[in-house]
Amino acid sequence: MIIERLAWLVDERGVDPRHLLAMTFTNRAAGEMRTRLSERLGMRQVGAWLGTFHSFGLYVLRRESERLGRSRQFTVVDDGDQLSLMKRLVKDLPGKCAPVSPREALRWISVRKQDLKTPEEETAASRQDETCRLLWKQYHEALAKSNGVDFDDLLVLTAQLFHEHDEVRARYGNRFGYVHVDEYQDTNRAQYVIARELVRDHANLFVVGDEDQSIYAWRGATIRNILDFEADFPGARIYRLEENYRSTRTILNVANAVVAHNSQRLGKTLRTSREDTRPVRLYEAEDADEEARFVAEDIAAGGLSPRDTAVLFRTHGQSRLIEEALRHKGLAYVVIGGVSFFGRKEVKDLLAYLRLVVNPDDDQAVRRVLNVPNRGIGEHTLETIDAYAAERDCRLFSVLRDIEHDQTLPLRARDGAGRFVHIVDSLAEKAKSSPLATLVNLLLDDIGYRDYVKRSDERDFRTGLEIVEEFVSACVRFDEKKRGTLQTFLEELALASDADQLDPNAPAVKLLTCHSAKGLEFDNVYLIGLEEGFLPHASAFESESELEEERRLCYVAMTRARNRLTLSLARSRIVFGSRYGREPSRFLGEVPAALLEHLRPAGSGPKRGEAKPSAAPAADPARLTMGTQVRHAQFGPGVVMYTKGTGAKMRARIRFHTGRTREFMVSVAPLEILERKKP
DNA sequence: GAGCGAAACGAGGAT
DNA sequence: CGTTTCGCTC
Repeated sequence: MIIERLAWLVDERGVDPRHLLAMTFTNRAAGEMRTRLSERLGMRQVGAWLGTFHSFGLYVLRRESERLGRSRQFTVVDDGDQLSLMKRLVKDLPGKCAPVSPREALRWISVRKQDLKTPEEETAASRQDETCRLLWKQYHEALAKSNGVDFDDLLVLTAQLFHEHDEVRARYGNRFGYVHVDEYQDTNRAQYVIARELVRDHANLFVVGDEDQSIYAWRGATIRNILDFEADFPGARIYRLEENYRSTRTILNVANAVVAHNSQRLGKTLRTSREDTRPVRLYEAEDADEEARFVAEDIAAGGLSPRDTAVLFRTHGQSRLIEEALRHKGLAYVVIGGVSFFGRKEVKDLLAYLRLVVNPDDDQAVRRVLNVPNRGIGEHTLETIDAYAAERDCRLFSVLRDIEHDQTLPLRARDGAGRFVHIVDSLAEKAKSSPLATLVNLLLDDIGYRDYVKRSDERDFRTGLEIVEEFVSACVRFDEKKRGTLQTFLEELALASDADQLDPNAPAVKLLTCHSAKGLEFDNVYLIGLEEGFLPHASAFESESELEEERRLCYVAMTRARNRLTLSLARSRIVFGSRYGREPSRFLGEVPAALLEHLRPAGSGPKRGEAKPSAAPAADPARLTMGTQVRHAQFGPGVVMYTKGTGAKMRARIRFHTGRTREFMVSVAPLEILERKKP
């Protein structure tokens, strides 16, 4: 839709493409937009600014960095560094503070930042909130000192900049006379403010969104932006698009039936002219292995092209069994997201070195690789260095620089620090003239990283080495294609999203979460794990609004299918090492039975009677208390150490006679209460 | 300070 | 079940 509008503006209205701005959710979507626009306009599209909100923020912040009191060399911290920074802050918290987990604190802060709150104005409702508020200030301070920004800052600082410097806002507003936003239902307040400030002088704002596809409220997105659009921008014209060109009628009917159960919606019913009499299929598997086997066999037997097939799931963990089953069938597949390349230690280490080259103030990077590979600088020495830095109010790297003559430190630590500083310095010197790949190879040799990887992971060092080599080839590709700077390279990686990796034409089955499937479409879609606990996810059970978001997620997943949609669920699966029974998703009950074709496991009849652990009756939670003797179908006899929670959600930790302990969900675990002591 | 094995703890989604 | 942290020994 935005493409049509952009092309129309250039073609019919003669607008200079340099005045066009379109902000998308992922780089992949922006890239697709670029391709389609050049199909329409050829070279005339050059100059239009197409990208994500985050990359737009970065673009503005780089150009205006002096106004932010940050040097141009600031780096975007990754979530791992964010977490380790927060861990340190939590550990150093004064004793009187209420305990919070680093993850909780980061999330608490992120939600508020995206809402453009500040720690000063935040009113603390509880002692935990008070702690989080303190952590927020400290976190903010630490980031500023190490010349770093986090993801949220890319939006928040941009919004603040526009808000506080009217001439800056006017300059960008003037440059971009036509502003477009895709996936408007998933924008947060910071993104809303950026768009609003940009169009304040000309009101040329064009947004596309679907309230039923709002699936990122948990990340700070607010549906308010779409519901209040007319009030926010008086005189706005609304175009309702209820014709769907993607999915067949049966698929739409099923998806519509589910989302119609939401109360918080304006309501619409999608129409299509794509008739198809084939119903949506539902496969009810005995267990998760069988579900995976069904998917793989169905893909193999169905004659459906793997390249047009996607398997969607609620959580990354569900992909493993599917991968196994596909491999077993000899089917090619690609997994989008999950524990990816960038999550690997090797990649993080190398990136930390490269970030230091750009920004030596990056303390998180120093902490990560100062002793990688081992240089004799352990915890104790690091603490000393840390103390120096705090005392002189400077960064770790500058302490390392003049630590050589400090007699209070062990010789090997001084020596190691000296080598570390030298490596980074000489890399920085080389970075001025050498291509990225040369630089990285130099780094690998300087620190003996390949040997280090071999040593630290002897069992299958090849995987670690493979990651290193893959990283090097990524650098070579970057050199060949972009010829950009090291800083550009780091930025691209920082802003890359899982969905960007997807090559829709790869001759392989695509495995991805419902969330990362947003904005994509496939001929054949398998939506697996339609069970209570997955879809809706267990963490949404308590909240009506979260349940509705789960329902929208289900709707999004189903409507990714063009021609064929297959649903599946498992009646039991292994979680945390023990087998649990599973219930079909409540969303399935919301679909009229006539729309679904039930598939039964082939030859499941006789096997049904087979005893399986999940068939054991669950123990009555009320009778389980501390000291109760129980028997677990898998682990044998044991005694209840303690219980927590009540009713269906009660959990009990049990110490088995082997001495091991383990926690179970009482309502589903195959536990038997031993009334009498055994003779 | 490093290296090893044992225990503890933890999985929701992601730009 | 898989990964991180702990705690002990050298």
